[in-house]
Amino acid sequence: VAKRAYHHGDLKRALVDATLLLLKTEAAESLTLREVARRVGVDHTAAYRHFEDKRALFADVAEEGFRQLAEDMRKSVAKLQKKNAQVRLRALARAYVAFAIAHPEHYRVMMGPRLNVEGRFPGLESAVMEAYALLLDEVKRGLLSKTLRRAEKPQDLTMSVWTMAHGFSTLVLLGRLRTKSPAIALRYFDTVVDPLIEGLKKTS
Amino acid sequence: VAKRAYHHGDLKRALVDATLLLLKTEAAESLTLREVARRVGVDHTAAYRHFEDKRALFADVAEEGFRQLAEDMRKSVAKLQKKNAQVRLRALARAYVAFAIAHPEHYRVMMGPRLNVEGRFPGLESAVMEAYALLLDEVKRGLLSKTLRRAEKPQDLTMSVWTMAHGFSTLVLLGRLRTKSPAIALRYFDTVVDPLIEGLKKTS
DNA sequence: ACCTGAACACCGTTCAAGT
DNA sequence: ACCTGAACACCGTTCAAGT
Repeated sequence: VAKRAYHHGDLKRALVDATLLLLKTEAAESLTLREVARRVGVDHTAAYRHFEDKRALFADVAEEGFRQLAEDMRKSVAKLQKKNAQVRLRALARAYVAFAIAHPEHYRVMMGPRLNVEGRFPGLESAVMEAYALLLDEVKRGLLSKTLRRAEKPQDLTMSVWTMAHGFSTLVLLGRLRTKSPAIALRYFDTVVDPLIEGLKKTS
Repeated sequence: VAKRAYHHGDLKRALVDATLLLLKTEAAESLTLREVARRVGVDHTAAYRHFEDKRALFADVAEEGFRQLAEDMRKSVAKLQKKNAQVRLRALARAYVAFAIAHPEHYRVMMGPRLNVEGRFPGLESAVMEAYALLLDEVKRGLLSKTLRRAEKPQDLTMSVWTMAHGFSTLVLLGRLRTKSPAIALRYFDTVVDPLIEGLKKTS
């Protein structure tokens, strides 16, 4: 029943789903195209009917990750409408880190090297921008309401926050943190971003 | 002549050097043990006499990278003895980013996943700590001289700076920056760290 | 249109054998 | 002690062939 579906145009979807499932228990680096196909119950060469190569499959998986990430970030500030920009930016960054910690191998695929070259995967790029834009909009609002320090471009402050969230996430995934567990690391993130949040305030 | 040396105990060194050389032109992910051995002119299985596995070779390469990084960082503040902690921390962070941009594939190996598990490579750990300690010492000095804002632990502020430098480096390597070249990205780093440096200042 | 099978050119790792 | 050769169990990718 399910098998026949793959013959009706769902194989692409099935391959992406199988990859997402495998990433819950397997390291991104050791995940093979052949194993994904095996899991779906199809010859591994069938994947080439739907993806140009292994990287194209991973790009789709990464894109899905950024869409989920953006969704998580959106939810994190939904109840903070009345709060100021610093509070909201902190919440967005925390949601970012929380996603990376909750889905470490998926995050690794999202940050996989050379997924971004030559603008090969525009869908992925737009998904990245969707998440990035949430930070950017918040910065813009903060600049307009004069709660954030002046900046030449809103992108500058946005990059500071994004860099911090991304940097912290990867350090946790690399095990380069003396916390007892990734869950505890998330709480520690509040301490680590604190000086940045402070520095985003209007000075004068 | 050179070949005979490998039979006299230098093969380990030769394999590390060949890897470093290859990383100047080749992507870290596609670098194979067999290719390194080929370059040295030795059967690839000979490497197992000196390294438990491929990861152990990469760990040595990564260790060497962190030692170089620490050296670069040290040099960057050597002429800034009289400057305050913010200036010196900014210089250290900039040296960090400069290293990553100058040696992108080497940096990728240094940040390779699972090099750190179970404290398998203590030499690598100590090299990482050597670089980390440069930031930590600077923070400690800044706290003593009351030029930095109070913190529960000096490690907290250190992590903020390290996270920013590491995060920015990886974003550049991933191509997730709209700069025209990596070299330009280094200049942009000053803008991105700025709010953090500001937030490190003593508030009251 | 979509999938299979065989084949190609690779990998990392192991192990008996050579010097 | 140190290195080689053959072998094992895999990869990603291609292409002719099947339905």
